Amino acid sequence: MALLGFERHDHDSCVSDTLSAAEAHCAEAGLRLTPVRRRVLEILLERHRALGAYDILETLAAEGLGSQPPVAYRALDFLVKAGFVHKIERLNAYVACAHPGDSHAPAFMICRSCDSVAEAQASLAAGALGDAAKAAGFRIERTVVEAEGLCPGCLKRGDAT
Amino acid sequence: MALLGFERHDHDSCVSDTLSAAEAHCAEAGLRLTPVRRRVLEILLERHRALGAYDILETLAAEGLGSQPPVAYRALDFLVKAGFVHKIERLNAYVACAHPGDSHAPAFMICRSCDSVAEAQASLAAGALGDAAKAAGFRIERTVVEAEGLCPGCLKRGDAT
DNA sequence: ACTCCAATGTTATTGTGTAACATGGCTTGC
DNA sequence: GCAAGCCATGTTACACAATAACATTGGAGT
Repeated sequence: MALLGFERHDHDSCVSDTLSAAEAHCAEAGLRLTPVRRRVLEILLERHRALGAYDILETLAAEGLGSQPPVAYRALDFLVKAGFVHKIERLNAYVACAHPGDSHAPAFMICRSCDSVAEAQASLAAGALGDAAKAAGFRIERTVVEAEGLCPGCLKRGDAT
Repeated sequence: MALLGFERHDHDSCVSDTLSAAEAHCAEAGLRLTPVRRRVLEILLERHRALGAYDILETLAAEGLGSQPPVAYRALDFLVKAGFVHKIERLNAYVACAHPGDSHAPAFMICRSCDSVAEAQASLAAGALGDAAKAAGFRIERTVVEAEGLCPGCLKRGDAT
């Protein structure tokens, strides 16, 4: 039983549901969810946390699905472009999208103590930064919003207060 | 919402003023703005753009101020902690703070065509993400807010539209 | 059967960042 | 003065992150 956001949930079904949804979406959009790509997404869903490309590669290698960095990076590129996975810039790590299908301006809360990551929606461009961009004549195409701090669990335990 | 990044300004005085202010602040706070640290800040101010640690190191090395990565990284760590420099996570690069002294929740606009970076203020924690964090019981300590897109100059020239 | 193209396999390299330990120099208390 | 301790720096070596470039495979369409 792992954490979504910072709460418990039915993890088995969350994994299989998301995989099914991804398959359906790919079929519809003419994208190819190949074995490696599918397995990378599954790994991220199973572990349910931000993983480095080399962590993922380790698992792939153990399963005979590829042992060199480009294998992992190419699968991740595909999944990120398709919107199934997000990159956490602050951690140089990747995490399965928690709101697949939703329109996307993801924001993340990253616990500096246990490294758990929760995804929220933040339509940044609509707020103060959007105004600043408009004033400056800057055209926003993508946003990175990541908050670092302490998750409820670590706060409660008094970790790294 | 002051912007430095995409507009002309008196660069010489911006460099020397900021350096003086940094010196004053360090003296007051009991921090040591050593030659390497001071020079790194000066390099960032002079070039007035986001620089990788190894770019900075190259300049330092040419001046006999240190040739190994830890020299640059330690100086950058100091400057970031002191608030004189920000790291742009999306670029793995560092940029001198454009609003030294102000209370700090910096936000950045990054041009994907010319790599220029403008700094704005965005009190993120006060907005939608702050609400989400409060609801989740997450304590925000630091925020990374970076918008990627096209700056006015590149838009006007039609670069990479 | 052939061609094309997308995906994968593989080698090698570049870029980013840190661990760990040695040295030097200042300051603070004695 | 001088010893102790601390902070900054010097240096080696390495770990982690990402990509370039090229070879190979395998299916889709003709």
